[in-house]
Amino acid sequence: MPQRTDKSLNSEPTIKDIKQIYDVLTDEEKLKLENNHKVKHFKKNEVIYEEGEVPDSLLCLGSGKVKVYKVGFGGRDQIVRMANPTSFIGYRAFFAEGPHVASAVVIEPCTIFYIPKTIVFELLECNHQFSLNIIRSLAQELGFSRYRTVTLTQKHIRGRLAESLLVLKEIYGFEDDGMTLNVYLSREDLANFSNMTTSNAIRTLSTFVNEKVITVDGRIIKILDIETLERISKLG
Amino acid sequence: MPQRTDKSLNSEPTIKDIKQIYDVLTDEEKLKLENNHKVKHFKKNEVIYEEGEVPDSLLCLGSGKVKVYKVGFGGRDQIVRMANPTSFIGYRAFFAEGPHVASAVVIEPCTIFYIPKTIVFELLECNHQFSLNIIRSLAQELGFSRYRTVTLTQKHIRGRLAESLLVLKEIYGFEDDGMTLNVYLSREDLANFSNMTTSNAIRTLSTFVNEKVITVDGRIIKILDIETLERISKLG
DNA sequence: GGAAATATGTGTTATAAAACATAATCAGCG
DNA sequence: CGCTGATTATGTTTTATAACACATATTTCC
Repeated sequence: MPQRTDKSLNSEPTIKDIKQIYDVLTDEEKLKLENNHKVKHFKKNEVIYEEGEVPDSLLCLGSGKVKVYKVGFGGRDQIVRMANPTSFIGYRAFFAEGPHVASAVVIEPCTIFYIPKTIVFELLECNHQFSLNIIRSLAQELGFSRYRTVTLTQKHIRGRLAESLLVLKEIYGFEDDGMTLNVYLSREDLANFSNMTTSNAIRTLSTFVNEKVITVDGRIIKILDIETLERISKLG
Repeated sequence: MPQRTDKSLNSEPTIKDIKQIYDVLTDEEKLKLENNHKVKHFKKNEVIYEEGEVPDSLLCLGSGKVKVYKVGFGGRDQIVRMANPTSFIGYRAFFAEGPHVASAVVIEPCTIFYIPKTIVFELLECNHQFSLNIIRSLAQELGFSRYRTVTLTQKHIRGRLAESLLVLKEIYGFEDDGMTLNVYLSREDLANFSNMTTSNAIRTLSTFVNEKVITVDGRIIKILDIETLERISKLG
């Protein structure tokens, strides 16, 4: 496997890198935040939180990659979100003030900032811009979730997998070569993200390779022909 | 068809009935809201907004029933939300500050309050509790949306339809008899809410009738055996 | 370094649900 | 009032995809 170049890993992130919160704070609020948060590191496959747990902190992903999934009925999991730095993690449950309804597991080593509930609500109370950022975040994610509900229920396997690859490209982007997806998922994760069995993810990936739309080398996926991939995604 | 008793229709609602906003305002803010909103009435099947439109007001459903749906790929629509009084309508796009990604159509005659964007943002800025209500609303709806993504993709037809009936019961409740669903949908809407073809909605509804779980008289659905319905919903 | 576990790959079969076809019933309306 | 279009209903065929089975890599870790 080649070197996984990820700028966010080159230097250790700090709470100041969480722009959507740090940048809107006053100097006084910044100080409060800096003095009142914890930093935790997670290794690959570690569990960040599990379905049912009640969050008492707001989590921000400083670096690394995280999958958020719900355990399904037929044993198959559904990945409902792939998180990238710098974004909030598990914040839906935090702000709904209820338990997590999904679990979060590390895909690539993570640095996560924990901001205690009391601090978050103090900041929300005095900083109106922070509230607006949270509102916008949730509204956008709800839009995405509804979009996915429709595509995952209505598109055919090829369309679903093509769309997932494009979504991953949107979230994590390409390597420096401009074609290698900057995320390395197992076939099973890819299947769970696309609402299909692992077998069908493998099979469909192979047909995409035969059609010269992508290349696959282990978990390294290169998108050769993004227009065709978009067409496959659109047509179903 | 029997009388559709709906308390919210008995007396004309006012902006004061939108508790999640009115009740958290100061007297001064209340006055501002009362002087700066419009009231519109919609008849059955009227379009409230369509996919692509950019909202310039926050809409609150004072009375009536609304379906929110996305146009799918194979021509089939997916109903992503059934709205009841008193809740916000189309507020996801409003707060994401982008276009609507779904359309809203009247199921039962509606009274809708329009609060202009400037007023909403003025209230958000000075009233922290209002922000929190919006945040909580969006967070809860995102939770529901993700839950539905999993159930609509993984449950079998029977499970999906059973769940939809239970969800409708949660949203609109029963008539006074404690068993008649207080919402009257076409088989097509029921199908579009449950991610299945109209034929299959009709067929499955019939099997539920045969199994004495429900009765059906036109669009009037009575739930006879809610425990069995819940079991069907859970098992797939 | 080798055994065990895990992940990937491929062919075959079974099946849930869509697609199609065709009535029957109901609602609106000139 | 009877025509027209929408809605509801039901049987048959087709198909996409899950389920199963099994082979082969690849990683893990003792």
